[in-house]
Amino acid sequence: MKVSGVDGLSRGDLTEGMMAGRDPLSFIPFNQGADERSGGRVSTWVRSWWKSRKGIDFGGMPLKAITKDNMFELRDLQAARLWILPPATMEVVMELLCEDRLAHPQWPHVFAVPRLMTHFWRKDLMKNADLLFTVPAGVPFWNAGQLFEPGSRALLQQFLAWASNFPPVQKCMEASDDRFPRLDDGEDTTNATDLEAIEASTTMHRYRSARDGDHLMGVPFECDLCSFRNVSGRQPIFCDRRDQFTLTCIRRVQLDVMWAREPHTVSSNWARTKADYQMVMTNLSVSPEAFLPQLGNTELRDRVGMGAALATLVTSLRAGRNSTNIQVDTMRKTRTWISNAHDAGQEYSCESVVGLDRAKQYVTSCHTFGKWYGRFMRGARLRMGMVRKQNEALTSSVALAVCEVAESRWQLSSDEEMRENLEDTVCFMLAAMGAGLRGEEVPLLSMEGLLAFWEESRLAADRFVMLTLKGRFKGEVDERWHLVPLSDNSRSGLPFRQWIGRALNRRVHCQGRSKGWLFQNKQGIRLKFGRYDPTFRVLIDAARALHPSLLPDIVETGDYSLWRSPRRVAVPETTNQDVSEKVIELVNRWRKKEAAKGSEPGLPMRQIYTQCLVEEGDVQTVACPEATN
DNA sequence: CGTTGTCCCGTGTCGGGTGT
DNA sequence: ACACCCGACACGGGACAACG
Repeated sequence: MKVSGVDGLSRGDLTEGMMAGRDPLSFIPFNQGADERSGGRVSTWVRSWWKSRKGIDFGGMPLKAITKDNMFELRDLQAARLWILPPATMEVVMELLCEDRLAHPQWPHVFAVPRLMTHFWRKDLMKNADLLFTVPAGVPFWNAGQLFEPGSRALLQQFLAWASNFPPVQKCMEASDDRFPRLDDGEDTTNATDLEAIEASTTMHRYRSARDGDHLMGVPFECDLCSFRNVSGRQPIFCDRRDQFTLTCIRRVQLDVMWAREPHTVSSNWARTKADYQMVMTNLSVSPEAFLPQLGNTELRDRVGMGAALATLVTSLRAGRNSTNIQVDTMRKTRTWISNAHDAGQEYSCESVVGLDRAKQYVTSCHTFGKWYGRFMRGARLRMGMVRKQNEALTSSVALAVCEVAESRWQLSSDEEMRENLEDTVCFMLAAMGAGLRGEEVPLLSMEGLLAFWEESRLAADRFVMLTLKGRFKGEVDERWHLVPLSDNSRSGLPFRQWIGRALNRRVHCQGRSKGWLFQNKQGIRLKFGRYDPTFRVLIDAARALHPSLLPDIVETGDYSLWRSPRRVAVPETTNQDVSEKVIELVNRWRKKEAAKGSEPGLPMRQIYTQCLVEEGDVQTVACPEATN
């Protein structure tokens, strides 16, 4: 306004801009179409998505630009129309457009015009357009690969409809400011030469752009703009930071949804679609709408759960412990609370499906249970990958070395407190290892149970230690006894009886205690594995010092914990020793229906415990009470 | 002491991948 | 391109460490 001289004129300044004699059109170019103003880039861009990658025109119809030379000869034009004329001509152009649509309804129209002199065209065009994109100035207009470019243009007729061919998603790339975590972040594979690295480098391009046919993979696809309107209920403001970021997130979500399917799956589906369509059209008298589904969403509504997906996605920007961003496992908790909250709210549904021999199934309208959201989670998971830091497995050789170190320290020490600490720690480790227990399960060892079997098992022909756990285990609804016998002569030679015997001896004879938990403090509170972890790590360190070749250098002592280390070895070692799967499962969980189940703690243990079966490796199994009674 | 992040598990289902 | 098989993964909750 200032440069043009309009501002100055209002204050009597007659020497600026137009008043100084400069051409008014140099300030407001009514005489230039979108192409002239962009140096031809608008029509180049339109043509880029009008043709498929193989160079086939959308709907088989070539796109012809309408110019001042042919705009009055439309009856002879056998092509789709690209209206790309200056705003100053719009009054005439709109008349011609309406006339042409009446006369030749079969031709699609693409309309691009700078947003000037809008009174001539905007109202009519909005009425006629099937799709309308309006973007104010100041937006990064020419970013390569932006599917939904700015500019003011209307796409008339048949673009999304059944007309002749599905419109492929042409170029839909992740936003330039997409900073969402990717598994391959930080890996430079651009100069890779060996096969493996080249293979990995292809993943650099995964998740970054959509592929032909991605919009037909079984879940709804709507463009970023529609999605934005669906979740916010308004048009985006392109200069608004939050709106921009929301659009970035929407693009990320869309790509994640698409990349839940492998490229080959998408391309086969797409190829099949096209091939079948061609075959039907050549051989049958069937109209396309008879077998092609209508695409798009007629309502302004988030029908897929874009809102929930966005909420889930932004959490992934939070900082994680293992890597820069949080893990997928952490991210997906958003889903959990949303579905929980959903059922807590108005949309709760009482409907359920009850199978005769299976769990109930519930009907829900929650988006997070939908197919689309599932795809999003899958895509996001694939993109993010996961970084896991698990407890190191405690092999029996390491455990033996720990026992060796503990034994010598125990023998040398006269400090009863230290001795007790050693006993408890080693006892904890052996019980966890022998029975494949998790760190939180070992404290369920009960004094009453242990003592009840102690003498008898010592005198038996095949000597063993009976571990007796009392409590409610994962997945169970009531308290039960769980009995696991550990052989005195186990293959690995772990001294179960020696250490458990020491611990029991101290409790019974020194402390006068024969009831309660094996691991409890003076107040009778059950102790957790964390209580013994420091001592356990000290013993590991000492064992390492004693046998330097015991562990690889890369393993850190901190990787060991009584939480999972003893249990992690149960799988590899038992597998190596050909222990039957049933036995593993039995010992791991005691839950196989036809095998041993625990029993109510109220019953006398004599009934629960029937006999020890064949020894297999370090573990023996208990016959199931139901089976024997 | 509450919150956040991580690790882990058992189970059932279906669609992707593979072989021809 | 077709036929078929099997394995990967979602799901929710439990547990605990680190942190504020």
